[in-house]
Amino acid sequence: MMTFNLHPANRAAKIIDAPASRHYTCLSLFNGAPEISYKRGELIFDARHQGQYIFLVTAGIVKISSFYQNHEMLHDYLMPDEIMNGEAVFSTQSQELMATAATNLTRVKKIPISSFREALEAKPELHQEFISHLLRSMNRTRERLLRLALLPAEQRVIHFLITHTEKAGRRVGFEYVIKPLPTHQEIGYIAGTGRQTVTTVLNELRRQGIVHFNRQYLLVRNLDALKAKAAL
DNA sequence: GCATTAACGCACG
DNA sequence: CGTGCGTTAATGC
Repeated sequence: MMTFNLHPANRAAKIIDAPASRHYTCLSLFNGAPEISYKRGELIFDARHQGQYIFLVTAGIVKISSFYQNHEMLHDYLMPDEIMNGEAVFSTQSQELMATAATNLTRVKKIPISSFREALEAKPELHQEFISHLLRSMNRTRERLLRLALLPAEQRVIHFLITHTEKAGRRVGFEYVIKPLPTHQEIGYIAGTGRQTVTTVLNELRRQGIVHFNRQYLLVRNLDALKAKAAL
């Protein structure tokens, strides 16, 4: 069943303001929406709360997970410029998925799914771009599962670092700043390992001069060296 | 070996 | 003073 009702509190989110140029993109649909900030661990949506929205991540990291026999299971994690809850455009069944902030200073924008659908119907050229967003999300999950099956824990941590640096690292000279930084606990959760392993791997990379970090941020000093250590 | 868990001390915010 | 980090020891595959 599809629901198109607009939430009264979010009538202001009747967004879809025409961009200056004639060129629409899926991301530009979020232009008029305010940013909402979350602290680590805070719930962004679940099946019964806020599920009627589609989100754009603008800062930090969001993890999509569900509970299976009281075990929290990671489905996907999202970084800036990625669309969240996109599947809900086609089905209202979000099958008990929930989204929580994995870092402090995580920020998202949201628009009602009904508005997003209307925009897709009004501008068919958006379809292709939207589908490519969904496919990228699928590929991320597929590759993460592949690494989980094939690579040792240290490699998975390194892969997380590379992916996150390229997606959300702020370039400073030849180095990259990652901020906000997930806790070792969260990195372990994403990479499928324990926090002690993450700590050990990061300290070893620091000893080699490839990264530098404290509790606020992480600096990738030598991305090429980091990539050279990655097996896949 | 490789990795996970428990446990404890420590240090930031 | 709680939460997260660094380390080590014990255990399993």
